[in-house]
Amino acid sequence: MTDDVRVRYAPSPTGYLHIGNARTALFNWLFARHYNGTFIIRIEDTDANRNIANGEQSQLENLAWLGLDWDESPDKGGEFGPYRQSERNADGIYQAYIDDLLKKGLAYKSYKTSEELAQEREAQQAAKQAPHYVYEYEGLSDSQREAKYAEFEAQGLKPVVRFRVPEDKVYAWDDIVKGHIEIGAKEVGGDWVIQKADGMPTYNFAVVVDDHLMKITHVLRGDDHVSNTPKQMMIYEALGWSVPAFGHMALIINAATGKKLSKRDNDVLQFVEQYRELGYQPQAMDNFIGLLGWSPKGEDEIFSLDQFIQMFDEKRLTKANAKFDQKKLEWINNQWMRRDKEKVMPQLIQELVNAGLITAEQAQTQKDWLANVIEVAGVDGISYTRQIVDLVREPFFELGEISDEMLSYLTSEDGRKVYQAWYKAYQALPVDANAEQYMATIRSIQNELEIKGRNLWNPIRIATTHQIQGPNLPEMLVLLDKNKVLATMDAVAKKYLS
RNA sequence: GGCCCCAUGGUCAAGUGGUUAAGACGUCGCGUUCUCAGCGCGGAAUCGAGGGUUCGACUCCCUCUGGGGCUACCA
Repeated sequence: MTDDVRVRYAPSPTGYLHIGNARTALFNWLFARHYNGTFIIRIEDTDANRNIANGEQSQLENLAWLGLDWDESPDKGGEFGPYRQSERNADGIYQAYIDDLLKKGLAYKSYKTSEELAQEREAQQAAKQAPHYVYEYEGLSDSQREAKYAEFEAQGLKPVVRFRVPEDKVYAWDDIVKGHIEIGAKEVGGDWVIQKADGMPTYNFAVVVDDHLMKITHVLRGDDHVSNTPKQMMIYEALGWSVPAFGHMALIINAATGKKLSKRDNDVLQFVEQYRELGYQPQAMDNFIGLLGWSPKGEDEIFSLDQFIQMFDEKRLTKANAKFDQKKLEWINNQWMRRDKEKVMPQLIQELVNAGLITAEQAQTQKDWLANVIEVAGVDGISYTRQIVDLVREPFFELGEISDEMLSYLTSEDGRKVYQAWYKAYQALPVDANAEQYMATIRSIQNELEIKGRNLWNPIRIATTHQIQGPNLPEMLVLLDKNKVLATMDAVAKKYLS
């Protein structure tokens, strides 16, 4: 496995980068990088109806965001291009092989309409048979079949090309993750379409032609492709090509439904882009995804891409499906944000701009103060950057309402005494007092009035911040503007204590 | 229905015949503390079930059960 490893990630641009696809991409990339191989991106856009406008660009962009790079692709080119199947089709690449199969009698043109096919299928189901394509030229000679073609063409029918499945064969391979698998040819459901009526090759055909032409050595893909493998092996065989190694990775499961994570599941955020917008770090996404269906040797959980490359071992891929655990992702992201705090701080500040708490200019001029606010507000407890907004909003940018519960602390006998003492002491403190000084002041009030605990702290906390709970009060006081705090306290007194 | 795959705590999982069955997330409890966050400590699984094989099975075999995938002129 040391020389000339060539693997590919082959998305179809029918949507944005999905977690499941990202994982396929990541593992292929790790495989390539670990073995000093080549990582190729090929766009499988043979279904014109399903392609979306900037699907391809978005996929590549998000892949790059995740820190993956590639050696051959539509945008970078390469020795085996083009790397878009639509272009390869336009170049006649698939047609040549289809003609070859047609000529050898290994494939044939079929003119059945979708109505006929549906009827066929229904009848089989009614008879409790497995849906199975019925070959329509049974017993006919080549020339008789050609005559039929002409007849259908005259009716204006468009053919598809079907591969003549050798039903007596059994296809077997040693799967990189699952071990030995064999599937009988008769299980694929009969002769299947390799070229659609619009002239495009189907996935199972194009993939073989491209993987062969691009000299792909290892195909790592989702479990959902297991049943495609015999179809593809038939094509390799018919064309006289050798088969690459296959590895079918377990699927990522939606924890709520228990089913394969699908683009249509709206209860889970599952596009890389969505996490990116919330402020998840790419390293965290890689870290989390890299641990879904794969495990390292030791006990650590936090890894960089470089470490993953180093440790990668395809033998440690899990066979069982894995549920998508959002909580763990959040924890991993928290770990990465704390680890890369310097790098994340600008993103955190930007969140405040986006939320309208500060202007872009303030983000620059008050950078240091903002960093302190973010730190004191408890950035170490958040899961993604967007969450910082609600943490800092009060009391640093807005003041909340004073609830009845708060009021009871404030207006109690002790509360009033504490307020008086605190107000006086606070006023006397220097503008640039530090946290220790605030702490010492509060302690001395405690000694003086013999009031402690919540009855001591809550009146002060509430009068200065309108909050009953929050970060360490002395540290907050350091960051709050003294005049504003005095004004806040005055207003509180006027409204509730007079 | 058919074919294929899978099965260790709520979740991710280590473990490849003899282990006190790792670790992490989450959760619960305790501590630190005015509170929140953080941090520290601690609790909770006998390995889906039943049969074998073996001196001995979570580890091997069989059956069952459960879960998943596929079954398109989608990829």
